[in-house]
Amino acid sequence: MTRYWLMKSEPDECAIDDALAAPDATVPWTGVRNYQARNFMRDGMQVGDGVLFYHSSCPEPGIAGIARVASGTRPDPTQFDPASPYFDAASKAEAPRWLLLDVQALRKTRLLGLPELRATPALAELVVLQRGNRLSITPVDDAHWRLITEDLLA
DNA sequence: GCCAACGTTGGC
DNA sequence: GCCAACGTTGGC
Repeated sequence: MTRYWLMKSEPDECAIDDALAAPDATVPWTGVRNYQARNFMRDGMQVGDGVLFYHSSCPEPGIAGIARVASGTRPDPTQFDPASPYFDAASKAEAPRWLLLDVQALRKTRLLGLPELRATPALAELVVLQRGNRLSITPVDDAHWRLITEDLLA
């Protein structure tokens, strides 16, 4: 079972600073609308798993902090809210299509930017660096986690 | 704003 | 079940 993950967040919506400022530094990970990412949350992620908090769709994409999975999954309420950008009219309350889980930010780190990630040969297999990758949640190998966190926490 | 890559939808 | 059209992601 994978124990480490990389989760993308748009800093406009929820940056590492926003997560750290939340009660218990914990935020519900709303808005996942991709089945593969949902299935990682539902079938793979467990409380305590390590999370690389990644800023995407922003001027400086990259890893911005360290977090942990803080809950199991539950239905994402935004799928039922017509006012939400994540509203899904096809999802019914009795059979919710989309799930979320809580993520607890542990600390902000220096920004380990995408160019630096790409320039590190030992990280070449990191899923988020693969061509065409768009998944907002991806598993991270033990070795990759160790390399990245030893750098960021040094 | 562009565009490559990929997921989803829907007609057949 | 195929596959073209369309929508979305996300770096640049």
